[in-house]
Amino acid sequence: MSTLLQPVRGTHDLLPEDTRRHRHVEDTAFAVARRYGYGEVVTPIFEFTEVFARTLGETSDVVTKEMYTFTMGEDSLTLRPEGTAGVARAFISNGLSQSLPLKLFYRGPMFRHERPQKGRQRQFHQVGIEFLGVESPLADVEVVSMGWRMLEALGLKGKIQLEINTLGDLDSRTAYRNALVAYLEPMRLTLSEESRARLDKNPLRILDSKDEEDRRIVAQAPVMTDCLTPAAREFFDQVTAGLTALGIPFTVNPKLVRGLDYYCHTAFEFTTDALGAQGTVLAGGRYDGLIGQMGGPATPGIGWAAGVERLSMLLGEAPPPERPVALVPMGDAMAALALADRLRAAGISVDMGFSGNMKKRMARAAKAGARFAIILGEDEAARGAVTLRDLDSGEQAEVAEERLLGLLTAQKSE
RNA sequence: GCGGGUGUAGCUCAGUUGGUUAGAGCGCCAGGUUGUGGUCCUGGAUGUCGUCGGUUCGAAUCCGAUCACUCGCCCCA
Repeated sequence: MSTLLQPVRGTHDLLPEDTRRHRHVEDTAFAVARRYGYGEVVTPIFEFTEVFARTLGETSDVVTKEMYTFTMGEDSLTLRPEGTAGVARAFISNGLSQSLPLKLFYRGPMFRHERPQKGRQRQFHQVGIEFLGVESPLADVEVVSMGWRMLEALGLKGKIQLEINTLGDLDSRTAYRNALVAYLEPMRLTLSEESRARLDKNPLRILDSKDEEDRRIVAQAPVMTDCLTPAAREFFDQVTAGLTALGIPFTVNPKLVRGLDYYCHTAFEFTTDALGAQGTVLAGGRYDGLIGQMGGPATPGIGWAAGVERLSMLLGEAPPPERPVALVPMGDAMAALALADRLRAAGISVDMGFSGNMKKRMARAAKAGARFAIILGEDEAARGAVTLRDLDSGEQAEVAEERLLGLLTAQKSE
């Protein structure tokens, strides 16, 4: 196939069969979010590069090698690699600190220049939420439990585990970072190459290294929970107690860290083992420092994002679309189109072919999944009637045209 | 960015030690039935064998490059 006719690497077309699952995931997520009082926000899919570079962390992988950045005139712009930075920017731009607390839901495409794999694309879609302005750990409980309820609503409860950890407050993090470096430094040469680099730049990330030797070393390392300030410990205890009170199963994973710099306190991940190397399906955490750091009023926040493609892959089948009624005109096709027009105006989904003999049209009706076929023949037309055929049972009967709409409407509401 | 695997019809795949017009199933189209679908029967169409180059009398088959997909690493949704 010519290069021109191929989609760009890591991008995919979503055909109707795909969008059915895709929309089901998005719509379910939003329906659940609405029950928690969220409104939808739509921010641009590109921002000034600074918006991402400053907030995600200059050393994060996303910023250093995964951004789609381009220049227009003087401006450096970047296709959004994730949603939180843009929402935070919109919060500041629109002066929304007047409306706190604020609950925002978003959905849409994200872009990361990574090597594609199963469950990883260069353009992918996320649904996500941000809850701004509440410092209480109860906000964390609500946000995490909402993620769980959403996965439950998608029927994925049995395929997913929740892991949770705390990154503590600033003091806890500094203390822990020092303790960790002090422990690892003497073993620097036994660490993997990547981890040696991380030791200087972002030692916390060594914790979730997949290198076997690293894992052995890390197994004995000090854990975050040892270094928590009393306040940070109390915060985390309330979060876990809250989840327990709501009956949400989770495991505390002290090795869980997040790749982006803006997280503090609660970090969590919903994972599955059904997607190969890409186990994370929904993840997030608290980011109290983010908005202040971007130049806005100091505002606490917590949120999560979920990968729509990954969730779609876990989904068995999306709910089937509404079954249409098929119109099969034998003679006057325009009269049939007019009838279709009246039925559609009444809210009935009508499929009508424009060519072919009766056999072809009936086959088309069956393929469209139609429940009924309305056959418009000359004989019936003369009597002001149509033939209504039940395509499931094969039974058919002549029906006066004025009774048709009533019958179909009654059927539909069954 | 690094390493492994794979590219043949719309889809899933066969194709022998290199040998004429490259196959199957499903799907699609047509007919059996010009007013009756889902079953059945009959017939039909469809390929730059991913692309470019090389070896050879001859390449889907061997070699090289390239592109894409895929699995893993890194990292993440």
